[in-house]
Amino acid sequence: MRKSNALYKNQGIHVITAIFTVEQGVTKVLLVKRKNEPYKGDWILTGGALYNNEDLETGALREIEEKSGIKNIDIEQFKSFGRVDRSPVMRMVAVAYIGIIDSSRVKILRETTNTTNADWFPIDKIPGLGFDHEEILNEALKYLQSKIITTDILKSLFPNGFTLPEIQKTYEAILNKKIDRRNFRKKLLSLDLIEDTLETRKFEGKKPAKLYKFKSTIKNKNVF
Amino acid sequence: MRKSNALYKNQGIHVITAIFTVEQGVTKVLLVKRKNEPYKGDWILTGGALYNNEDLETGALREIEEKSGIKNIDIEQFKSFGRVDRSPVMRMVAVAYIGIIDSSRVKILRETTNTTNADWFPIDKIPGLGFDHEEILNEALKYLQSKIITTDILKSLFPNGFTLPEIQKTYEAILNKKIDRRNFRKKLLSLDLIEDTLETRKFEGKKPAKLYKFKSTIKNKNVF
DNA sequence: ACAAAAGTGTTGACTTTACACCCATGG
DNA sequence: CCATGGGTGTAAAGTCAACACTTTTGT
Repeated sequence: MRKSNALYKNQGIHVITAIFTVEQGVTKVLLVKRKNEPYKGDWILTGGALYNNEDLETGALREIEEKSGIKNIDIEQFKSFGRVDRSPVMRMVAVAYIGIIDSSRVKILRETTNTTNADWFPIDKIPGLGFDHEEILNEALKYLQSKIITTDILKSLFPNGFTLPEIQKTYEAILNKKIDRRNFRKKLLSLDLIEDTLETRKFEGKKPAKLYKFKSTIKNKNVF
Repeated sequence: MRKSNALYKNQGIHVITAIFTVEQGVTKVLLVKRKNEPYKGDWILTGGALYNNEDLETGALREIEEKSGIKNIDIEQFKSFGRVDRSPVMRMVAVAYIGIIDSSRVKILRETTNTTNADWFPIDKIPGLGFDHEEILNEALKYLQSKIITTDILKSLFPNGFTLPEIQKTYEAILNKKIDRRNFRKKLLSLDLIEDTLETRKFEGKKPAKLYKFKSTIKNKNVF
């Protein structure tokens, strides 16, 4: 039977999530510091080994909570990673997810059973990461950038709505480029993703800005 | 250690590929018939268990060759599947790929060590599939449709070039819709993906059509 | 009253869509 | 000579990119 075959023995699955946030126009990702070998003392993305009794997404969410205390976030699978030597301990394939949350609304656990620290790192100031997590993080960012234009993936960054200047700054942070204000507004409003609340909120100006929120329904597009 | 923990024991990785072709305007996928339990006698996509000494893509290619005889094709990872009960034998997570080839240029093995048959099935006439392969196939088709417009993913369908009427029929088969001939040509030519050879070839008409081929370089696009 | 950000419209360039006629070849 | 699919152009609508001035508020 299979278990006796060395070709298949001792395989496992990692579920890894790159959790992003944007603070004052700076895109950051949550990293945790490993307490144990391998890669003891290195920073890595939240994640760990999948249990037999849980689906992939369930496992990813459990790992996020175990390593950071963050519960119940929306995550989206984007790619799997399986280089033979990506883990030095045994053969592990990683199924990777991204999540995006408002960091000011969660309290992260600094220390847990398997980690000695946790923090938000600006994406242009990432330390060397354990395992293949630098590669995973790079792909995660690319995926995030490709999705923010036409989806409501930023929804959970703004649980209490957002003003247009505010969300534009977020777009600019994630895409790492400036966008014309008038064109940005026209585009975002035309996508049918967001709607006006009747409230206003102050952001950077003295004049209060209109408050918007993402609609509950999603819409996709085709080319032909 | 890990191996003694029932939460992690006996996990494995499937590498599964949905191989598509288009024959006379009909999109088809390669299925193989299982020789053994579980799902003995059921049709499934090509694939199987990943070895410890191979990367994901290598394993997917080996499985394709073992189950169909097809060698060295281009494949692209699109999603992973990990429902707890997706395999009745042990906990398996599937990393899924798509491939697309010209079926007339390969000879598929009907019977192998683990399969009793292999054949191309039109995508609207798929029998019930073993494991979660119906779900994987559905996602594979969606992925393929999302990619053909702006990439050269069809390249390997036309190793000897193609005429515009010919490739348009392929687009229509995969997207399952009619496209205006003049607009299709303008768009495809404008994408800078294909180039004129100086030859012609007959397709459906009596008048020979110009022969094109995909360029070797790829180009992608952004929104903002 | 002024500083600072919020809010708004128009024009030209480009892209997309819809649509009809001539061309080359085989029979 | 005619039937069949191959090949082409144009106009109208829509989208995208560039650009400057007015409004609201706090101080």
